[in-house]
This record gives sequence, structure tokens and C-alpha cells, in this order.
Amino acid sequence: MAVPDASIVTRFAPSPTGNLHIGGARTALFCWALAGTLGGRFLLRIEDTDAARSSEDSARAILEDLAWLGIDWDEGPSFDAGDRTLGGDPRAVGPFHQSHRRDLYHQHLEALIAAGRAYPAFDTPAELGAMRTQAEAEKRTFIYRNRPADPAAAVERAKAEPHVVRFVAPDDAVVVVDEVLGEVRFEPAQLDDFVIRKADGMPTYHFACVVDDEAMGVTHVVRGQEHLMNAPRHVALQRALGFRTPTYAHVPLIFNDQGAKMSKRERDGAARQAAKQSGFDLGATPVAGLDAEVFARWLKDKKRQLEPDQLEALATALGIELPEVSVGEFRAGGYLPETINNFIALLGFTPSKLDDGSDRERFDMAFLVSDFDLARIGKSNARFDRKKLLSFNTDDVTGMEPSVFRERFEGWCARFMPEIMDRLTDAQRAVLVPAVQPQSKTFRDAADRCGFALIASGEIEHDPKAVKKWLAKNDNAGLGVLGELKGTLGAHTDWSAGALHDAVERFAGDREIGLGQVAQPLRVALTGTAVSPPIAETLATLGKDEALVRIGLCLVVCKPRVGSA
RNA sequence: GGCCCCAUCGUCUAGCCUGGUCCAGGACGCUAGGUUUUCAUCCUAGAAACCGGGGUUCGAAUCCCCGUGGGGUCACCA
Repeated sequence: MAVPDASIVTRFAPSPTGNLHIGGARTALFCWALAGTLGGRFLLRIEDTDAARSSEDSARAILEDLAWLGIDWDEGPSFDAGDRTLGGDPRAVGPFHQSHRRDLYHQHLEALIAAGRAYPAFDTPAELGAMRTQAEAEKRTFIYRNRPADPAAAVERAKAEPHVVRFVAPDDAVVVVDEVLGEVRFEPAQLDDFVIRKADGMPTYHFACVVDDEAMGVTHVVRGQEHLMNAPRHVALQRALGFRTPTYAHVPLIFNDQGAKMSKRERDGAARQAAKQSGFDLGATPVAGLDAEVFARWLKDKKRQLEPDQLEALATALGIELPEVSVGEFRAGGYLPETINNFIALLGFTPSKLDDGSDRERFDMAFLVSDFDLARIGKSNARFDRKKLLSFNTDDVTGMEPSVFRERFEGWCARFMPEIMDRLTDAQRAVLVPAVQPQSKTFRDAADRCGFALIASGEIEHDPKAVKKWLAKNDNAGLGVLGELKGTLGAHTDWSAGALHDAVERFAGDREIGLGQVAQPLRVALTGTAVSPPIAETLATLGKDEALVRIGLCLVVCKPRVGSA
């Protein structure tokens, strides 16, 4: 890490209108890492100037997601992350919610009007819409520049009438110097007199952002390339206000499988496609909270989105998994925060090489905070490859120290799969959890593999394919083995996994059959399927009584019917 | 459509700035074998790319131009 430099400040400034998106997480991560390599501080600001769409719940959720990822902010809203406290205001530059900073914006805005660099405008939305339509009809780009002939009169009129305040765009070209893209030039003909204060008195994003970056001493602005067209506006505003221009870095976007900006619509798209493919009939399969008309409209219109819970319910009805897009969804999906950080850092950024000259792909936060460099950010957009993420996550889950795995997995279960904690004893989990770890790609995957221990023996559904292959085949060889096993296991007393492992092996050895010929019929009996954790641990988790009940039950349920093949 | 950005294996990328060491390297995925009591792992091998066209140069993935393709953005949203 670099020598501490108190003058360096990076910031992440989300707007609290939804969950933290994976792209936002990457931006935050880069800002955090940059502050680290430069020895500066990382600041978090909540951009809630849109009163209607912002919510404190959303702001809170974003804070929690960032803390979960370990993207700790030095300054910003205070947050108790359990083992550490984040945020605070040591330099007294807060508050960090823009909705609480209106006086500051107001001061600068008045100064701008007084300097003749801003003016009240009284156009109604309908009038503006008409101007745009006309411009479009004439194949012109709509550029608003209706400056008042008499500014003083306009200011006077503004005292009594609803209005917005617009910025007087500069007459010169604006050149944005960007650390990633180089110099980007914007001609004055494309700069319009954009709105800097809305009719409700709130500043627009552009104005609040520029004022706050100055007031908070932000030196480096790292954000997605979708903001590139905002940069000339911000630079022009800074000049008019007499502010510094921070260092800009517009990082490439994260794409989805379709090659477009990854967004929350992803999930709607996946569900829509599945619904169309399967010819889903809402009439035949009602979905809670979703009425037919809404569904039909949503099905037709690609831009339409369902409410999150409607979407979840529909996905369940369709029997599909929705693709994760927000950090919370990846968390619920059982991904590790360190893996997510590692993976998203690789989207657009290339770390220094390994000593053998190959690409360095796996690294932790400590590495990132010392190796991050804006010069190593690429210019082209990157597709989000879920398979590669899964591969990374698998490595990290299976490579975890078993005791650590158990602690973290159970922590995840407590939140997302409480049955595992409620229904299994500590002793059962002590056997099952380590058994499941080497097989699991995610915590959710691990939890799924524990499922057999959660159901009652009567609820077991014996998979016909598994029954046929492992019990009925070869003149019911599997059923025969199972019958013998019932006796052998019934007489067996030590139900530790180790002893059971030996017992099963001895059983197979005595009969000179492969272990598979024993384990598979047992799996079918114990779980109803051909897949389970290693057989000894499966038996041990269930316990002797339950295991024997399941075997007995299977023998009855799956016995060959007289007269049928 | 205007403006802006981008362009190496299917995907993420190295190399490009400072032309030759690149018949282009790594990773995920894919294919084929192998290990394994199931699934998942794991091991070995393999296929797989410099968008097209012009220049500049002894020599271009690397520099320049044009074309094509992709993306972003055009709100009293951020």
C-alpha cells in the first residue's frame, strides 16, 4: 500500500433506488482499491435527490451489501458491520445524504444565477415534449437553449411561478481528460442548457454531484462508461463554479449474455423466455400476486418488469432459477464475497503478471489494494461469464479450511436455509457439513445436498430411473443387496462414519462386488435418488433407526410387482 | 438518427504505448481419454482468435486512414 496521502479521496455515490447491482459493486471495489493504492480515503455518498424513487431501506441495503463484500468506506454514513464500524465524518464534510445538503446546493445555485450562468425556465413538460417531437421530425438533436432575454425579469417571475433552473452551457468545446479513455472532446453544439434544479427545489444529479465532489474534496472519480456523456456537463459546471476538476476514470461496462449492459431486466428476460418456451398458462397454474392482465402485458413487452416477489413466484412456478444480478442475489445464491470481488475485479482490470509470466487471476483484497492501477484498466466492455464465476467459487468453497467452511456455511444457512439449523442436531451437522463440502460449488449447492436429511421417511419419492437402474436391474440384484444390508446394518452398532465406511466396504468385499453395487442401492433407499454425500456419512447423518426405517420402507415400496416386468 | 466509446480464441484477457523474441500466452467453457461408491471434483491431451480493406515499414496483432460491427448516451432518473 502507498504512503498515506490525506489529500486523496475517492468516492462511490449510489442512488438508493434499488439493490446494489453487480456493476455498482465493481465500481465501488475499484474506488476502494484506488484509495488503497494511493494511500487516500474512500468515501460513500448517498445520492437521493430523487425523492420519489429513493428510499432509506434501499440505502441501508446497499450499505449492508458493501459491508458484506468487505468494501469498507472510511467516510460516509455510519454502519455497524458487527465486527467493525464503518463510515464517520472525521473531516466534517458530511452529511452524506444529498437530501440533507440542500442549503449548500442552494447557495451555489444562487451564486450561479447571480453570475449569469444559470436562469429560471418555465416550460411545462408538455411544452418540452412538443419541442423534442418537433426536433425529431426535423431530424435535429434537441438542444435546449431558450435563455431569457431579460434574466432579472425571469428571476422575478420565478418568485411566484413553478420553474426549474437551467445552466448556461459554455460556448467552447469541453475536453474531458480521462485516465482510461484519454482525451475526449465535446463540441459546444451538443451541450444544452441542462436542468440543475428541479421544480421541487431539489438539485439534479449533475449539480449535486459536482458541488459535493468539491465540498468533500473528492480527487478521483471512477464510474461506469455510461457516465461519459455526463462528464462534459460536470466539467463545464466546475468551471462556472470555480471548482477543481477531479481526475476522471470511466471504466468499461459489464455486459450480460446478450451483449448489452447488465441490468435488473435480466431476470425478467429469463423468466419471460422460460414462460414462452414452456407455453406457461397462468390460468392453469395461478401464481400468487400475479394477475392475468399484468402477466399478458409483461409477456409481450420486453421492457416491462414484474415486482420482485411476483417474479420470484413465477420462477418457482416455472421451475427455473433466475440469474443473479444484484449482490444480494449472489449472496443468497451461496457465492462467497471474496470470490465475487476477485471475479468482478477481473472484468475490465488486469492485475500484474505472475512470476511465470501467466495471467494472475486469483487474488484477495489485500493484493488488490496494493496492485490496483488505473493504467491497467482496459477500454472494452466485458461480458459477465457466470460459468467462470462458478468455477472460482467452487475452488474457494472446496478449498476452504473445513472448520471455516462449517462456520461460514452455517452462518449462511441461518439466514437463507434455516431448516438446516433447526432440523439437524449439532452432531448431525458435524458429520454432514464436512462431507458435503468437497462436492459443493456454492453454499446453496451444499444446502441442497443436505436436503435428504431434512425430509421425513414417508416423504421420500423414489426416482423411477434410479430404482430401475440400481434396484430392479439384473433380476432385482439391488433389492437383494439391500435386503442383506438391512440385516448387516441392523446388527451393526457403531454408527460413526468411519466404522460404517469399514462395514460397507467389508460387506462388498465379502460378496466380491464393487462398492457401487452396495452404495447405490443404499442411496436410493436412503434418499430416493442416486446422488448423496458419501454413503457412510449419509448413513451416519440419518442415524441407525432412521436409516433402517428408510431401507425397510424402500424394500416394501420398490419391491417388484407380481405380473409386471 | 446525432454525439461518444470500443474491436485478439465461444467468454475474460496477455501482448499493442516503446513494431521483429507471437506459425499469438494464460484462465473459464468445450471435446477426448483417465481417476473416483453417486453427483461434484481431480489429472492428461486437444480444438479454438489478431473484424475487413488500404497505407507506413526490410518487417505490423502492434503505427495511420477508411469501412464494418458492437456498445453507451440523448429526462425536472441517477
